[in-house]
Amino acid sequence: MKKLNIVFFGTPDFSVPSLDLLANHPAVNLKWVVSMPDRKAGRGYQVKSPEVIEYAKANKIPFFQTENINKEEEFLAELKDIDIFIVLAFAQFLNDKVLSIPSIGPFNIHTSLLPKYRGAAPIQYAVLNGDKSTGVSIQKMVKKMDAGDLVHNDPVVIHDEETGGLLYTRLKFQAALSLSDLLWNISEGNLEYTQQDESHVSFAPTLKREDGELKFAEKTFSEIHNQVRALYPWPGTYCKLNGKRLKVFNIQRSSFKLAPGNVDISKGELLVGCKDATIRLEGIQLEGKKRSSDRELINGLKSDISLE
RNA sequence: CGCGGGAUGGAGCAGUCUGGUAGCUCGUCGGGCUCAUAACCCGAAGGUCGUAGGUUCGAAUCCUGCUCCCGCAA
Repeated sequence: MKKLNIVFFGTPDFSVPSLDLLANHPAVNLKWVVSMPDRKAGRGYQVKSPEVIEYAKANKIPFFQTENINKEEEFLAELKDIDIFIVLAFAQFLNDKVLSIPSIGPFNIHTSLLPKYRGAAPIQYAVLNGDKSTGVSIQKMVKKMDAGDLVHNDPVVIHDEETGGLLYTRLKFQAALSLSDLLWNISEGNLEYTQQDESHVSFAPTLKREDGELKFAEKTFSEIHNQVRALYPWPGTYCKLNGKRLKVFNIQRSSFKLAPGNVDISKGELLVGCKDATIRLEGIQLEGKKRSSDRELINGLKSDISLE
């Protein structure tokens, strides 16, 4: 069997299982790993490599880091006899010239069932909208973002209390499994292309920090609940307590009755009224403090508080 | 040398600016009451105030070094 010459484009931990699969696949000749440059990150600004680069170093795979792959003419000129690009969470656009390099094609692994949720945050949007299922799609990349022909689909169920973080982890592994299936199909010559139905397109734009702001008085319990679990652990949801940021990790429906926007801590629980119910903010973290339960926080608080 | 918060009995905090017998809300233990949506009432135990040194008649509190924890931002 002729081995497929592959270049992998990715960046964070999400890309690693798929990279691991490629690195160990008998039908694959992994030529390069391409990723973003090292970044200063964390407390004290320690320099940190993308997880994918950590993996490449540990496994002695050739790697290349750049801010913009489209401008790296020297490097691109070296990519001869490449059959396939695999792009997963790379965080850069590839232009036509780059996309035309691989002989079989550039393939992108996307974590929703396209054409639904094109864009950067499909996982969070699926949970945010209360969807019962989502999936992994693999598309042959075209210049237009996430609009290429589909070559593979794997549906995945979303559980009722599932957080964005857990779904992220599950899809991280599903992506690798789907990639494995794709590789088999390619090596057996069973690749089928399906056009996306443009009438069913929806978008999942990059999340901003403000998307995590909780507006209790304006939202229903299930809207708040979906927001909290979808954006956990990133970018997180928050409100303001006594003027300080209060991160909210976990909420419950309370049997107490409060008017929308009203707050009460006299029961030892941090309660706030939303549009159609009363919410207990059970798992929280005040700015500069450790994560704790609402009881622990309230034990150290005076009775006069404000929450918005 | 990116910015910032913190280390006080088992937990979460106040007290530090303006040095002078260590306090609050819980939990725990003992007793009482009985249903009041963390149930309520009475009582008790439990702290060398992160660590090393300095200033002082006297330091949780002022000064200096060290260790550890956490948030933001990317």
